Parts: sequence; C-alpha cells; structure tokens
Amino acid sequence: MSTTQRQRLEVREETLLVAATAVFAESGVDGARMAEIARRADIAEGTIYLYHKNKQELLEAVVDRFWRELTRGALAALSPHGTVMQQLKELADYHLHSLIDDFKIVEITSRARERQGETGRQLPQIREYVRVFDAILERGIGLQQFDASIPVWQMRDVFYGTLEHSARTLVLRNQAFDASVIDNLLLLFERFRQTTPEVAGQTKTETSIMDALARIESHLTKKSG
Amino acid sequence: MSTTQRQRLEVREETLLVAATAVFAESGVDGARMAEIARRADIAEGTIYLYHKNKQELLEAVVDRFWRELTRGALAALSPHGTVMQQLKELADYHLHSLIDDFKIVEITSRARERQGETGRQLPQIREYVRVFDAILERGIGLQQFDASIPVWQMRDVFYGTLEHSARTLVLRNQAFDASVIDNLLLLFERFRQTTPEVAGQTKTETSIMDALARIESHLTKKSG
DNA sequence: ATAGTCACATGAGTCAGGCTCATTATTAAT
DNA sequence: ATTAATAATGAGCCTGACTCATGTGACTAT
Repeated sequence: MSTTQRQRLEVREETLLVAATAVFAESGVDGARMAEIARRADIAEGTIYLYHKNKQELLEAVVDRFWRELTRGALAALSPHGTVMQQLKELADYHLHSLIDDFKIVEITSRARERQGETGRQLPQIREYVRVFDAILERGIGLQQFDASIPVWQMRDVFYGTLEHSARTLVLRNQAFDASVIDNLLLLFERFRQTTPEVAGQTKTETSIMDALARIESHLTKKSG
Repeated sequence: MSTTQRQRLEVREETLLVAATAVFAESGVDGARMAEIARRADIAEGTIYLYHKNKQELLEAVVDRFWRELTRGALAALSPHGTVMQQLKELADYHLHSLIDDFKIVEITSRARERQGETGRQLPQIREYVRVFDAILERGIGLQQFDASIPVWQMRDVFYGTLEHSARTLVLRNQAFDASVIDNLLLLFERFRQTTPEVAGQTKTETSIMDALARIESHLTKKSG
C-alpha cells in the first residue's frame, strides 16, 4: 500500500527531527555532528540529505517544529472564555515556562534565522506563534479595554522582549520560574488599558504638577552642578 | 624603544579587530573567512592566531570592543544633571539608535556567547554596558522616585528587552528610528514609579509632591550652605 | 512467481576552511 | 656585530559537511 510507504517516511522524518533537536540542544549548532544525528536517528549520514538540503535547513526544520508545538501548547493553555487580562496572564505564564524549560532550543532559534546574505528572515512558525498574542490583544482593543492608539506590535515587543530577557536572566542565575516577573509585566499592561474620563482628568492634573516640579528640580540641579 | 614595539602591536591588534568587525558584519559569522580578515588587516592568516586563539575568540573580541564603544557613547549621551526620567529617555534614544544602526553586529553578539559546552556566558563588556541603566535606576530608587520593591533586573529586562525587540521589528520592516517606541516605553516606566500605599491619610500623589518638595528644599539648602 | 522499474538508502570519498608549526624575519640586548 | 628573543609567515594538516556511484527493497505488470 502506498499509504504505508508514505507513513513510514513521515515517521522517519519525525525521528530525524527528534534526534536532531536533541543533538542541537546538547551540543549547540556548531558542536552538533551530522554523523551523530544520523546515528541517533538510526539512518546513514547521507540519508539526512534526502530530507534536508544541508545542516542549516535541518536546523530550520527543527526550530520550526519547536515553535509549531509551542503554538499548539499556548492555545491549549488559554481559558477559552477568560477575560483579556486573564488570557494575557496565561500566555505569559506559558511562555516564560517554555522559555526556561527549553532554553537551549530558544537560544538556537536565532541561528535558524541566519542565512548567507539575507538579513533577518523570520520563520513562518514563529509568526504563527506571535499571532496568539496579537489575537488576544486585538480582542481587548475591540472590547475597548485597550488603547487603540498604541500599535499592537509595540505592545507585542514589550511582551515578548521582556519575557525573553527575563527568561535569560533567570536561567543564567540558575533560578526557576518567577511569578513576580509576570505580575509586574501585567502591571505594565494596565498602562495600555483605556482609562475612564474622570480618572483621566484627575491623573492629568496630577501629572502636570509632577512635571512642573520635575522641571523646577531639574533647573536647580543644573545650576548647582 | 620597547614602547614603540608595544604601540605597533596595539595598532596591529586594533586594525585586526576593525577588519574582523567589517567582515563579520558583511558576511555573518559562518560566512566570514579567516583568510579574508587577514587580507583586509594586511597580515598573514597565521598571524591572527598570535592575537586570538581561534575564530570564536576573535569574534568575542570584536563583540566586546563593540559594546565597550557603546558604553562610552551611552555615557556621553546622558545629560549629567538631568532627572532620572530624562536620563532614561536619553539612554533609550541612544540605545535604540545604536541597535538599528549596528543591527548586524548586535545580531552577531549572541554568537559570541556560544561556547562549546558552557550554557550562556555573558561578556564582561555587556555587563558593563548594562550597568549604565542600573546606575540611573538606582539613583531613581535612592531618590524614592522608583518603587524599591521591584527588582532592578526586572525593570532592566523590560527596558532592554523591549528596545531589542522593537529594533528588530523596525529593521525587518525597513523602518527608521521611531520615537513613539521610546515614548510608550517611558509611559510604562511611570508604573514603576513610587506607588507606596497611602500613609496616615496622605494620598500617593500628595506623598510624591511632598517628596519632590523635600528634594527641592534639600537642593536649595546645599546651595546656601 | 519473476522480472522490471523506481524511489529510497548507503557510506566511502571529496573538498572547504580553520588551524598548526617548521621556518624565516625583525627587534632588543650586550 | 652577535646573539637571543620575539613576531610573522604560509604550506600543509585535519576535521567535518556534503556528494555520488552503487546497492536494496517495494510495488507493478505480465
């Protein structure tokens, strides 16, 4: 049966990606040996090249697969009927956990972007993953809970940028997941929320006072310095 | 004169780093040929290995030099007597501009961290660079303008994480510097400002005003004393 | 069954490029 | 000027990604 044959190939391809993922994670991209990957996938070295043009494209396939799984996991982690802020928290939790758990592969992701000549391509599956955040936030904007004047991409960069850096910090310090990172990040996102008119008016006044005082202080500091 | 000899070596080393920087930026780490770097630095290929143990350590030296220059530039960009928020804005401006202008080298930075076996080392000069932010923020905390209960490293990760992601977004879209990124980032940092709960009937705002006035008074006292 | 066809698999061999080291050149010291 | 020490050179070595001539098993037609 031709289905059997195709299935066998798909299994082989999957086995190859699993082996490659392990070796890349253990030894890094440069340290990974094609011979070792082949050995673990129980195929000949030359066979790899029937599935992937070269080491770089094998790496890209590995990374792509990783983010595809992550998208699946993220969607599963969201409570379908939760509020926008609730879903943001769930996504942040899931993302930070994943970054820490699979730190090695996340680090390797940037290597998959590199390609002789081209500046900064982006992998399709990462685009897909990022859309999870976009969807939540766009819902928030639609519900007029979030400020529509701030571009979504800027909020997205705050979200993912902060979590990525925090994950690196935590891993380098050998620390585990830290819930306060999420709390503080969500605190920030309150800033992006719509503010009610009366509160906004009040805040404006307070801000003016503070600004005036800051200016005075600045003048005095310059003089004395 | 022995000084002459040493100086000649230092010039050679500098020339080598300049050549290596150019080639790495043009061709990427993997695309860069040691032979090409040697040719541009006008030395023999083997000579490189008198200065740097291997390609990886040459890369590290290149990246280290880059961030050392950046630290110098950042310090120069700050107005010495500016307010904390003013200095944060100046640093953010400078940082985002640098990330965009030297995107290639910034991207290569992650490659300098990689080293067979070791997970995530950090380069000394990047630590140094990051301290510029820390110093500003610690001053803010000392002046009780920033919430001391939020760890500095978390605010730092928000700051650098957001700017790094924003820079990538802008570069990938072929867009130039975008001031609104900075504005929104600073807006977020307002959230980190002193927000201690009401003390003995005072509102947060009143407390902040009293603090600011106290600082002004302090400045004036120093002047007259 | 058997032969024929074709897709898939193999691994010894090729080659690029990072790196070494025996040799040569330059500088410093006496 | 001589010698010792230090610096520079580049032909060749060696590792490891990738190729390709050859092999093998699966499916089809007769």
